[in-house]
Amino acid sequence: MARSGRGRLDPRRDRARAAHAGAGAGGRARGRAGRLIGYRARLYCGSRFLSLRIRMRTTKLLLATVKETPADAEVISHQLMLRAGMIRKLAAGLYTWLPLGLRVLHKVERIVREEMDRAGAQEVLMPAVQPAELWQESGRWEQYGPELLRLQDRHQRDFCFGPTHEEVITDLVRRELKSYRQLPANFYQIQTKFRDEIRPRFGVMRAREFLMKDAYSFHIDAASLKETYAQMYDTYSRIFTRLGLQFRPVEADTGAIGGRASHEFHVLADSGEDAIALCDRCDYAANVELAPALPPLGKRAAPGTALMTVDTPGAHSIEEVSRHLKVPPERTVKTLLVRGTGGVVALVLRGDHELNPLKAERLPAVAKPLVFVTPGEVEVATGCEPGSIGPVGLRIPVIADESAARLADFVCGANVNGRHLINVNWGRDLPEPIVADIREVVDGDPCPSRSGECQGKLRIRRGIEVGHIFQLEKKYSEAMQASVLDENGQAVVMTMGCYGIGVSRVVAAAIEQNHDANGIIWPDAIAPFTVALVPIGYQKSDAARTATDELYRALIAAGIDVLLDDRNERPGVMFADMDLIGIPHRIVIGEKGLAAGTVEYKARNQKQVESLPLRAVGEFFRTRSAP
RNA sequence: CGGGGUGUAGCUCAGCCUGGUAGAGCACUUGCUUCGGGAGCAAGGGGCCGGAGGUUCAAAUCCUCUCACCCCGACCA
Repeated sequence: MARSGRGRLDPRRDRARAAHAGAGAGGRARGRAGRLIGYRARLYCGSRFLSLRIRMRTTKLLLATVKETPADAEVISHQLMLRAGMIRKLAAGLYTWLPLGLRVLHKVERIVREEMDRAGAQEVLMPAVQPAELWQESGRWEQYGPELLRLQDRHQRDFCFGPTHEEVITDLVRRELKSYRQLPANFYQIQTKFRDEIRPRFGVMRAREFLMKDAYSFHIDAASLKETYAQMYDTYSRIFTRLGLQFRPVEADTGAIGGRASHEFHVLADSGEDAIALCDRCDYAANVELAPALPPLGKRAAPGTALMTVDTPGAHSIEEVSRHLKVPPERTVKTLLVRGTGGVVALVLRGDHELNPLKAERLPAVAKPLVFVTPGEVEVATGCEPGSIGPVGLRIPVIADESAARLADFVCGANVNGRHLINVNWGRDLPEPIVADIREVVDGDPCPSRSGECQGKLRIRRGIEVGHIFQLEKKYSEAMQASVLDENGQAVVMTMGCYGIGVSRVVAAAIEQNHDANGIIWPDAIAPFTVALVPIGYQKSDAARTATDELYRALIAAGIDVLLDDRNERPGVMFADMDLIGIPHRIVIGEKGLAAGTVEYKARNQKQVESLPLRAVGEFFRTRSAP
């Protein structure tokens, strides 16, 4: 659950309002259908189910389901999107959205639009192809690297296919906005982006072409930016709550986009590509890239036995050395050599810890970006090969992580091939190192919020990044000279924020979080259809067909997105398909039940089946609380 | 970019090692039976074996080149 107050996010408030506003919505559906489902059903305009007024018969729909799992799909969402007939691959990282998938995409878009509009943002649509000049102006033409798809037109002029739109919006705004009175302003678009990923994978989760909502806000000062940033934080929480996803906002690095404060919104899923650190007691949450590791408590133990050199033939990795010497990894130390601002630098970590490259890059002595030195350079700096390096006797700067600096009587490489040192002690056998936090936090580390006052422990979980908000400040507006006049008639460079949501990725993330052995289980809000009508013997039984058709019309009139399976298929086939494509509510109409005036209801996320009087179906959907 | 792998029917794959003119299951078409959880039987349609070149009497199969796709790799120290 998001940090924001639950009351304001409660979708039921909207529902009540919509019910009032929707009077007369189903006016045309009077008569038999109206009677069948009850007149009051017309008042229900489907806000809870977010109707796009979709109705469909399976015989008219490209229901491209397949039984076998495609060979090259690794993650479950990719497999199910292919099997359910939502997408098809055209080329690496490029996908066609089939009718069923597109409906889901549109429902996500609609929720995003509603919430962005509600927050006062204005929708625009910028070109996907952008001139190189703008990117040269911001300096990103050189910085961006091969992820930027560059093109030339017939006049050999340079363009790129936009991976993001800071330059274009900043250019627009500097031309159109003249006065502080026009600020703050927030513009967004929902548009196709292209990033030439090294390795596209996981279907639309990490595709090259993808659909993104991106928004850019402009301000007269930092205080105004903070206000809009906080508003976007709440808006994103509302959006992901309405989408029916389990998510967490986490503190994040700003990466290539630049700027200062930043939060990512992660959908929690084991298949997520990012590791996030969550406190088990307070609301602290951060990308592990960013989470600080607190220094260990207590003081370093006094040195024990004297330093000794031991043979460790063939033992290179921490695991091998630890097994060979029968010393736990947390009593060993690993030494990593990286490029520094003035020659090679040694980074020392406890054997059981991993380097956090972002933290290392932030040290003044370390070159940015972080680069590991070649084996040849290792030889020059230490006289040995990788696998036997240690901090003792090095004539280069030694930077130790807080935990490594706290060790006494530890094990490290001897800078001689096939040998390690035991009982090593800082200050006795080698100088005290420069100490810094350069490691990745691990499960069980103390929570760093308010310097550990909360006494909680960090848990490492996987997440799928579906949203990211940044306070860009003046990175682009300064480079591109986007300014307005303030109240004194002075030109002031605008302060900016930017806010992204991976719309197509949200679809995949929702499946990662909501599926079972039979297929997808859509949250109501983004299901391609809300209700599946499955008649038994639609082609043969007049009674079944008549009742089904009436119910179909009645549900449509009530504003519910309904899919009627009118295929001449065996029931098992229809059940399997409706389960696979994840329709959240299923009504089966059969002669047996009809004789008693009932139909059968099953929720996709429940096991049990219930019998409903045919006449009560409308009432049922109106009053049932969302699963 | 480096390493590995795979391209044969719409899909999943066998055949390739050991050359002799292409197969299975699913899907599709037709008929009969079946009909509440991916039916059975029967009869059919569909592939110039990713592309180009070579070896050979003969190439899906052997050789060379090429294209596409997939997996692993930028944290051994």
